[in-house]
Amino acid sequence: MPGHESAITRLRAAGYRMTPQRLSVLDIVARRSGHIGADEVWNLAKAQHPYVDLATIYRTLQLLKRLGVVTEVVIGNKLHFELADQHNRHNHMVCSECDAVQTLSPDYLAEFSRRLEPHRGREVHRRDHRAEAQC
Amino acid sequence: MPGHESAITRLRAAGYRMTPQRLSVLDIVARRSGHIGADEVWNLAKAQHPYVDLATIYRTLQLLKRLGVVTEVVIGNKLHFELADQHNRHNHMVCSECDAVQTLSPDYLAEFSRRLEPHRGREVHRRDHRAEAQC
DNA sequence: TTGGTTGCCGCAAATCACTGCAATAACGGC
DNA sequence: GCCGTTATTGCAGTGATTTGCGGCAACCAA
Repeated sequence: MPGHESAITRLRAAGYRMTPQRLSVLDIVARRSGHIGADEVWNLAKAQHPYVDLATIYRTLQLLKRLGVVTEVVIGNKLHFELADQHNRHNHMVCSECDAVQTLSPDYLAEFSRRLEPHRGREVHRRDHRAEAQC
Repeated sequence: MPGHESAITRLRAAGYRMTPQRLSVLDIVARRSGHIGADEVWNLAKAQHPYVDLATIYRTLQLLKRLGVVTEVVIGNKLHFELADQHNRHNHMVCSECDAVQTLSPDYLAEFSRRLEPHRGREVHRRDHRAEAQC
C-alpha cells in the first residue's frame, strides 16, 4: 500500500493519465513483497477488472519501469518486476538450469565476488556488468 | 577464419557431432568482426546451405554459447552473438531508445563508471551487475 | 458541467526465441 | 566402405513480449 501516492504523483507530473488499469498494476506490484511475473500481474488484475488486456499489463509495466517506479528482473526467459526501493537495493542470482532465484544484498554480492575469484570458469560461468544510458 | 579449429576440437571433445550447419554458423560468426543477430546468421547460412532451419541456428548458437565459443549480447529485445575472445574482452553500451551499440574496453568501463558517479539517476538510469551460477 | 483533445485500451497480428517429435545423417566399429 | 547407434535436423507448433490501429474515456478549460 505505501509508495502508491508518490508513484501516482510522479506519473501525473510526467503528463501520464491515471487509469484503473494502471492503478491495479501498481497496487499488485506494490503489495507483492518480492518480484512478480507479467502473467501473474495479469491474473490478479483480471480479478479486479475483468477485461484487462495482457498488452496493457506489459505496457504499464514498461511505463512504470521507465519512470523508475518498478525494476525489471530477467528470470530465465521471463520478465519479472518489483517495486524499486532505493533503501533496499539488492541483486538477484538466477540458476541457469532451473531459474531458481536468490536475493543478494549488495554486501553479500561484494563478498561473493571476492570469494569466487579462484573459481572463475567453474560453477560460475558468467558475470556481467552492464551500463545503459541514453545517447 | 581463425578460431575455428579450436572450436571444432572443443565440440568434438565434448562429444558433439560436426555438421555442415554447425560449421556454417561457426564460420559466419567468426568472419564477422562484431556481433551478429540470429536472423542475420540465418540469412547468411541459407546462402551456403539452402535448407537450414532457423531453429537449428538458435540451437547451434545456444550450444556454442554453452561451450564458451561465442558470447551472447542482448541488444534491445534481440539476441546477438560474437566470438568469445579471451584476449579482447569488452562490454557493450546500448542506447535504450534506438539500440545503438558502442563497444567499451574494460579500462574505459572502469573510468566511465567513476565519472558517472555524480550523475546517478540522470542520463544513466541503470547499471547492472549480474552473477549467474548453477545451483 | 460539458465538450474537445489526445492519450490509453482492447483486440489482433507480428516478432523473436524456444521445444517436441519423427526422419535423417554423423561417426566409431567392423 | 558399410552398418548401427544416436545426436541432430527440419518441421510445426508454443510461449513470451511487442506493436498497429480504431474506438473510448481521462482530463483540462471554459
